[in-house]
Amino acid sequence: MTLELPRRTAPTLEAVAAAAGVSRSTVSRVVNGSSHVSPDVIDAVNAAIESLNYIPNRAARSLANRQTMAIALVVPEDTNRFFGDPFFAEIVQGITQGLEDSDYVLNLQLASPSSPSEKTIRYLLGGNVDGAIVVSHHSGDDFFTTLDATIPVVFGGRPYHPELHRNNYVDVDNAAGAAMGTQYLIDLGRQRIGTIAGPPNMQAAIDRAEGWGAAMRESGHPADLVEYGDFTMASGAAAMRALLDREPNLDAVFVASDLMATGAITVLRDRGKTVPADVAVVGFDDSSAATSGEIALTTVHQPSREMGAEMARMLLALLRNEPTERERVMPTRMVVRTSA
Amino acid sequence: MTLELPRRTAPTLEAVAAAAGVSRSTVSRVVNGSSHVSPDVIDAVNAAIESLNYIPNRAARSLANRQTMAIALVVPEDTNRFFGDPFFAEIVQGITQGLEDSDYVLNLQLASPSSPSEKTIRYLLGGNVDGAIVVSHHSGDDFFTTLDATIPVVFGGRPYHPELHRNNYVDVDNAAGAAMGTQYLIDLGRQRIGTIAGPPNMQAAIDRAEGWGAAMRESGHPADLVEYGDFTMASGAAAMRALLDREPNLDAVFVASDLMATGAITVLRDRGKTVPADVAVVGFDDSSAATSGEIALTTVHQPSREMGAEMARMLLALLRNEPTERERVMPTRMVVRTSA
DNA sequence: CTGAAAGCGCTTACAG
DNA sequence: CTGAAAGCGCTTACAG
Repeated sequence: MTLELPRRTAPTLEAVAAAAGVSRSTVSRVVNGSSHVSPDVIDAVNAAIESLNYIPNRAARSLANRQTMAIALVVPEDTNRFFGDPFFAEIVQGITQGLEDSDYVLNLQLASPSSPSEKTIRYLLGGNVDGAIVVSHHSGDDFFTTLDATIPVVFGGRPYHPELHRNNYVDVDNAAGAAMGTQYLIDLGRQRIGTIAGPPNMQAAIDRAEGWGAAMRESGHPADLVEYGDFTMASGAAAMRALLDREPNLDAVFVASDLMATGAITVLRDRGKTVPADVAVVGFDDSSAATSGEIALTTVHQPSREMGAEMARMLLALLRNEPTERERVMPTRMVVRTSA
Repeated sequence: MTLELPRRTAPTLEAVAAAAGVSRSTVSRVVNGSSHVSPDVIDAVNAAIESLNYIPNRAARSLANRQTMAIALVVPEDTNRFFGDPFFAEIVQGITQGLEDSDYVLNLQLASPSSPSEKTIRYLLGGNVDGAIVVSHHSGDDFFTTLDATIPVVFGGRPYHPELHRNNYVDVDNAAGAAMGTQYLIDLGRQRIGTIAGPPNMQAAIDRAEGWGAAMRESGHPADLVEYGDFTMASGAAAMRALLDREPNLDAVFVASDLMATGAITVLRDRGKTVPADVAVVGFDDSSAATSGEIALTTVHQPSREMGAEMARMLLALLRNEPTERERVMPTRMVVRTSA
C-alpha cells in the first residue's frame, strides 16, 4: 500500500495578485513580459511569484491564448528502428538544440509506421501542440501531409509524393548524394556495382536508388543490381546476401544507410570477401554507425544535427508567422574512410 | 516564402450540442462515456461528433477536470547516452506497452543529468502531466525524489539514497544479481576477478559494485580490482585498460552493463587476450548489446521490458488511486553465452 | 501604466 | 435521463 501524500494545490495567478496587491491582469502582464508595467510593480509581482513559488497553469493559459508552447516530434517508426539507428539520435539532438532558446518544449511521439493511431491523431488534433515535426515519413500516410491544414508541420526529409502537397521540409539532395557515392565507386574502377536501397515507400530511399541508377547509367554501367532493405542492420545483411547470390562477382555496393552498410559488411566477411579489396562499400548518413563497426565506413555525409536544428528553426518561424522558405536542402559530402 | 493556409478552427462541444439538439452537458456525458444517457441520445450525439469531426480540446478539459491524461517519462541523461544504450529502448517499449490500453499519452523529456533545467521543472510542475516516470536517477537530484509531493512519480530503478524518501519504484535486486554474476565467475575457477562498476552517483551502480564485492569476500577473494565507467561503451573500454594496467594477470571481470562489457571486450582483444579463455567477461542487462558484438555476452538478465510495463502499471494505479505496492523488485537470472 | 470584465472550451454538482 | 449555471486559471481587448 502506498502512502497517500496530500498533494499541494498550486498557487494561482489570483493568489499572486493578492500577495502583490495588484490585479490579475497586471500579474499576467509581468509573467508574460509585457512592456508598460512600472518597475516597482514588476518587482512586487516578481517577489510574490518567488515567495509563492508560482508556476502558471499551462492548461488555463492554453485555453485563453490558444497556444500550448509545445511541439510534437512525430516519428512513424517502431521503437526498435527509432532507437536502433543513430541517425535519429542526431536529428533529435539537432531539434532539441534548435528549440533550446525558445519557450517551446518538445514532445516525442512514436507513431505506427503504417498509419497513425487514433491516439496520435487525437493528440495532434486535440490542441496539445502548436506544431509538429514529422521525421521518416512513409507513403500511404496522408494524415501527416495534410496535417498542416490544422497546425504548422515541418518534415524531416521530403515527404512521399511531394508533388501532391506543398509541405515544408528540410532535406538533403538524396539523389545527388547517392550519385556522388556511386561515382566514387566508379572512379575507383569498380565494374559490378550494386546497391542496397531503402524501403520504396520512403522518398529518401527512392531518391537514393535513383541517384545510384543515374550515376551508373551515365557511366555506361548496367543499373540492375538492386536489393531493398528497411534501413535496419539485419535488412542490410539480408539484401547483401541476395545481391551476392545474384552476382558473385560484384565488387562494390552503394548502401542507402550506414546501418544497413554495417549489416552488409558482416555478410561480406562471412562469405570470405575482403572489404574494400574484394568489395568496396559506400554508405549514407555518416552517423555514428559509420565508425562503430570494425571497418570504418566510407560514406555520404548528411548534416543530421544541423538538419534537426533547421527543422526547429523553420517550425519556429511558421509558428511565429515569420517568413521562411518552404524547403531547405542541405549539402552532402563524401567522407572517405576505409570501406571504399 | 510559405503559403499561408487558413487554419481550420476546430468544432467545439457547443457545436456538437447544437447539431445533436441537446445540451453541452449531455454531449460531455457521452464523450466521457458516462452512464445514464438514453441510447437514442447517445446515437444522435455520436452522429454529430462524427459528422463534425469533433475532438475535445484538451486544454479546456484539463482545466475543468484537472487531469491532463499525459504522463512524462523523464530521463536525466544526455541524448547520446539515452540513444546509445539499448536498455533504454527496452524500458520505453515496456512503458509504451503498459500504457497502450489506457487513455494516457507518454511525453518523453530528456533532462540534464546533473539537475533538471528550469524548463523541465516548469513542465513537470506546470500542470502538463498527471504523473511521471523517472528513469536513471542520479544523486544530487532531489527535485525528482521530492516531486511526488506534487504529482505521482514512479522511479525506474531505486532512486539514489532511497532511505531519505519513500518513493515508488520498480527495480531488480542489483546487488543479488551482481553477486550471482560474480559467483558464476568464481565457480568457473577464476582467480583474479575485477569489476567495471557504473557511476557511483547512481544507486544501481553502487548496488552492483557491492554485490560483486560481497560475492568476492564471501569466497575469500580480495575485492580490490574496481574501476568505474559511466555505462557507455567508451567508458567500459577505458576502465578495462585501467584494470589491465593494474593487474595484468586478471582472468575475469564482472561488468555492470552490457554496453560497457562490449567496450571492455574490444580492449581485451586489442591487448591480445582471448575471451573467455584468458579473461572471462560477465555483463549485466541482457540488452540487445549483449548479442550485437562478435562475442555473445554471458550476462545477468534483467527484464527491462517487463520493468517498463510495471512502471506504467504502478503509475496508473497511483493515478487512479488504486492500491499498489510502493516498490516492485523483479527477478534477474544468468544467461550463459560465450564470453564466460 | 492599471483594472474590471468577458471569454477560452470543457466538466460537474445541482435541480428537476 | 437531461439541462442551466458555475467554475477551472489564465489572457486580452476595452476603458480609464
